[in-house]
This record gives sequence, structure tokens and C-alpha cells, in this order.
Amino acid sequence: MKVTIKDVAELAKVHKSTVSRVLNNSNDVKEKTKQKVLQAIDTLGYSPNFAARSLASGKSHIIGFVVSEQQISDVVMNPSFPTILKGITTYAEELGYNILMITSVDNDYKSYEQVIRKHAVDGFIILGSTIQIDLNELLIQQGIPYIFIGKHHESADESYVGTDNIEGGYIAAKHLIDLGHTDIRLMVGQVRSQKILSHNIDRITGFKKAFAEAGLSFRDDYIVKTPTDMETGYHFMRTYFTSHEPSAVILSNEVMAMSCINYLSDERPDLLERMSIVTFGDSDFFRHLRPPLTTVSQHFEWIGRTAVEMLASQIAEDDMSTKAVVRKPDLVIRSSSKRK
Amino acid sequence: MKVTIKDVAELAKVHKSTVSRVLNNSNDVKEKTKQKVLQAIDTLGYSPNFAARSLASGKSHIIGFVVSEQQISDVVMNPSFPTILKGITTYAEELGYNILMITSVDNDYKSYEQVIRKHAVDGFIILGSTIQIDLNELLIQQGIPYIFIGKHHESADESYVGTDNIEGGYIAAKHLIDLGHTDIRLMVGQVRSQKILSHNIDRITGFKKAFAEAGLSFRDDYIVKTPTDMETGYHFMRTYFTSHEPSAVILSNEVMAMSCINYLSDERPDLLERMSIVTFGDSDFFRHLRPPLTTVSQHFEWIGRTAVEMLASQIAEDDMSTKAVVRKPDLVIRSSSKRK
DNA sequence: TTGTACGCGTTATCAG
DNA sequence: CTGATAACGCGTACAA
Repeated sequence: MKVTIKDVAELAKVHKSTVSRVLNNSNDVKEKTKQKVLQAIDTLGYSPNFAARSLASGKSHIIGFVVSEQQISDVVMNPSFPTILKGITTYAEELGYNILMITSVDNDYKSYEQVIRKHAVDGFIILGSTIQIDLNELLIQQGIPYIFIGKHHESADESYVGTDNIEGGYIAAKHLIDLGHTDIRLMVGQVRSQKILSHNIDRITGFKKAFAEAGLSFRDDYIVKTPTDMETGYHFMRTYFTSHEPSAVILSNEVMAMSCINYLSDERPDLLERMSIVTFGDSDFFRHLRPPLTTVSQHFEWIGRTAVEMLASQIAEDDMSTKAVVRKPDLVIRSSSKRK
Repeated sequence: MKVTIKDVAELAKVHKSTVSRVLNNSNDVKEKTKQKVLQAIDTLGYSPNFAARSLASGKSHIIGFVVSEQQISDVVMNPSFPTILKGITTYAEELGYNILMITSVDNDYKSYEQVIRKHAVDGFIILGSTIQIDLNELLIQQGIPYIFIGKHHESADESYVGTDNIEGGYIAAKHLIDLGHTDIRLMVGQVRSQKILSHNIDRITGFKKAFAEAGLSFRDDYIVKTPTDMETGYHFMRTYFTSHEPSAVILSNEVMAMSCINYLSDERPDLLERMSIVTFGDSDFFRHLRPPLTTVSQHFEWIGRTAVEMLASQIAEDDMSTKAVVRKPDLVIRSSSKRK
């Protein structure tokens, strides 16, 4: 039934080890016997067994993809998730890796820890903040490399691939300032701990920088902490826009953008009409929304690909060093931002 | 560095095999030695090695999740994808399985075939049509169980978990008929081969049934074949609604719904206002769109969970039999469908 | 260049 | 109830 390396060896009249050599492109194998072996492999339809290979080589050629958000839905439901996933899986497969999904980190992260401990994967790509799930020490102890994408601890010494959020906050604000706006709000999510995550802190920095450059004075209430789910976000928008009417707002993610647009179009079409809106997110997604939103567009597919690339090289070279790679976002201008 | 079963055995002063027994809950082990072993495992922080276990047991406890659409983006970008993925991963992890993603099936399905051949997973859940990718024979030959979700070959004898689309087409049409509509269109996607996929054929069947029941006559042009991507779909809508003004339309998926809504709100707000719209999809998703769409809502999370459940039991019992499970969809009524 | 022999960490089959 | 021993399928020094 199942054909092993032994069968191939017998058919090709060589020893198992020779078969193993051609399998691994070992240079020292005569062309003629190589052909014999290849021939045998072909007629038998042989494929090396995964478990046996992993055991012998100590590598599984699997990358774990951890989705670790307070609410997993927040991440998975996020429109950028598919883009990242696609970037990761397709590039991983190009490099001969497969992707193991690890998602139910919200209940208990037993599954994640198990995957680490039993050495089922060669490395991890971790999406989302890990404020409450800190298994990094374990990873280091076990010698398993890992890379964060999307968010990361501001201070920690971790490998990271992401977007230059200072630049993002800057170009968003500068764009609006150039259009004549001065009364601009930056709406950012807040985590349960009331803390603002590092990527938003960076955006605020960039935001302030644009104000300073333009000689405008910054006010603390330009930064608005906003709920990150659709439901409460919607109600928050109602409360906020009842007492405030800024001439422009910047939303820090897709969910907020939807909440804002929905509320305004439901109850304040006048405000929606005259207020300028800029959002952080994925330009492809917002392209199909109405109104079309000016977007600080992150390179999600690039992030996925880059993370895989870095991780694969770290795995190959047993390299546990850390490095951070960020890329500047693009500003995609659409009709939601207009001259004041 | 790495602690193995041998270390545990030595510390507990028993033989490896005894350790293995407590690991696998073999009943035949004295309580006292069991405690000793457990103790040793704990102090050493031991976890059984994944590869070794797979090799010896012949099971990897990994389920392959294959996303096989003509255009992978169509599926992954589909708003229901995260819901299905969540259903699958969380339930799989409950059962002690991990999920291996296999997505780049659009270029070449080498990766998929490799995963099959090297026996990296115990079974497959396959999302989307497999009209051009037919590795089922190989799966059967290798004795690997698999289950389709979402779509499947109409005739083939395959395990399948999905939605009762006849019922779906029926309730959509009946709802509109009850509201007084008679001039109703059902817009369905067509594949490259010009063929309509089985799930849409079923919906058409249900659609006709509702017409028949109401004593209304059905016309062939009530069924409208529509492009399935956002871009060409949008242009199609323009062409179509320039020459047709039905009083109600039923859209067969999220992308079409977006195309339709976008076009109408851009250029035909009058028509959007008076035409009734019903869509197939995920009610959670459409809840946040404007206008809120009446939705034939599929139970995507249930589909994921059920598929995992079925597959896990087939794996455990070496059961290669096939069975189909379908569930009736719900009709979630929102403001887009109105009395004529 | 190719064959031999052993090890990878578990599970499973037998005895005892 | 527990210990010894043989697979599981492959990689790899070490010989030849």
C-alpha cells in the first residue's frame, strides 16, 4: 500500500541511503544512478513520509501563524486579514513551507503552547498584540524563531515587520492640513487597559509632527479614544458627533471607519457631506465602499511575504537574532477628503 | 536541552513504555507509578515530540484546510471566509487537531498534492469548487478522508456539509412574492465554463418552486448570469439596470451584492430606493452595510464545526464512507426588501 | 561514488 | 501491571 524509501531502493537496485541522497540533492551521486532512482520514484509514485523526515531532520517545514488578539474576531473579521493570510501562505508554499493556523487564543492559549512544546513547527509568525499572551521566553528557550507583524511591544527586543506608523500619521495629517483643515481629530482604539497601543502612539507622533511643521498648535482633545468594535463604535460616533463637528477626522482602522460612515450616513448625511475623512487600512477594501475613502494604505501582502522570508532564513541558519523592518505606507486619495 | 521520554523514564525510575502509557491514558497503569511519572513530566517540563509521535502512531492530528477556488481571492476575500475559518480552527483545537492551510491552489496545486502524498495530515476539509482540481482519487487511494464545504460536485459521491440551497432560493423568492413582487431577478455567478454551479442550480430550483406555488409563471430571463468579481460586476450592473428595471433582485453572494449596491447608489439612487433587494450571505456582514440587506443567512460557523466533527470521527474510525449534511438557511429581514 | 549502521523519539507487541 | 524490544521511515556520519 504505502511505498517507502526502501521500495524505491529495491526497484532501483541501490541502497536506501542513495535514494535519500537524490531526494536531498546531495551532490555526490552519479548521474546515471540518479536517473535510475528518479525513474523508480516516478513509477512507484513515491513521496517521502512527512513524520519520518521531520523526526530525522529535526525540521517540520511548517510555520505557525498565530492570531492573538483579545478578541480573535477583531482580527479575523478585519478586512486586511485575508490579504495578510494570502501573502503568508502563498509565499510560504513557494519556499516549501506550510502554514499551521493557531487562532483560539482568546479562550486559553493551550493550543499555542502545545504547538510550541511539541515542536510541531519551525517558527512562528504572530499577528496582533500579545499583551496578555507572553510565551516569548518559552520560544527563546526552545530555540524557535518568531516574528511579529501588525503590532508589537513598543520596548521589547522582538523581530517585527510592519508599517511606519509615524509616517502614516504624518501623511494623513499633512494631507488634511494641505487641504486647509485645522480642526482635525485622530480617532484611535484603546485597549482594555486604557493604554494606547504602540502603533497608535506612533501615529499620534506623526500627527503632531505635521501640525508642528505647519505651525499649527496641537490640542490634546484632537486625539479621541474610540471603541474598536462595530456595535459600541457606532454609538460612540453618535455621542461624539452630537457635541463635536470637526472639519476632518482620521480613523485608525477599518472597523472604526465603518462605524463612522454608517452612523453619519444614517443620521448625519449633512456632516458626512462636508466633513473630510481619512482612514488607515487597506486601499483595496475601501475602494468598494461608499463614499470612497482616502486611505493610508498599508502593504499587507508585503508584510506577510516579508515575514515569511525573514523567518525562513532564520530557520535555515538557526538564527535567533531580532530585527525590525518597517515600510512607509501610501496615501491613496479618494473623494472623502476635500478642500475645506 | 530537549527533554525526551527517556529522561522522564529515568527520573521516574520506570521504563519508557510506562511513560508512554500514562501519556496515552492507557488504563493498565498503577495509580502510584502514574503519579510518579506525572510528577517527573511536570518537573522536567516534558512534552512528547510531534514528529516522533506522528511517525510511530501514523497520525499527525492535523487537518488540512484547502481553499480551492479558481481565484483564491474570491474565496479568501469573501466576508464569510473568516467565519468559516474560525468555526474550523476553534473546534478543531477543542478536539486536539491543528489546521494546516493550503491556499495557493490557483497557480498550481503542487502544494496540495504534496501534503497529500507525504501524509502530513489526517484528513482534509475542502472549501470551494474543485472543478479543475480533482485529487479525490488520490485521496481515496491513500485512504485519507475529506469533506467538502460550500460547494461540491452535483453528482459525485462525496462527503459534504453545507446549506440547503433549494430552501434558500425558495424562501428568498417567497418572501418577495409575499411582499407583492412578481418581476423578480435571481442573479447568479457563472463559472468560466459557462456552467452554473450546483448550489446556484439548487437556488434556481427553489426560486421556481416559490413561483409555482404562488401560481406565477416563471420566465427564463428571471435568471441572470452575473460576473463574480467586483470590478466587472459593477459594470455589468450598469449595463443591466440601464435596460431592465425589475421590482426586486436576489443576489447570490456578497461580492455581487456590493457591486449592485455600489452601482445603484452611485448612479441610480432612485432605483435603489424603490427596488427590493435580497442577498445570500452572512447576516453579520450585511448588518453593517447601508442599506441593510435582507439576507438568506447561511450558518457558516456551524458548517465549519460540523465538518471538523465529521472528519475527526472518520479519522478516528478509519471510515472512508461518504455522507452529506445540509442545514436550512435563515431569512434575516432588513429594510432592503419592501412591499411593492 | 555508494553501502553500512545507527539514531531521531514514540508507539506497540510480547513476555514476564 | 511493567519492562524489554522491535518497528515507524528517513538522514547521515563513517566506511568501503
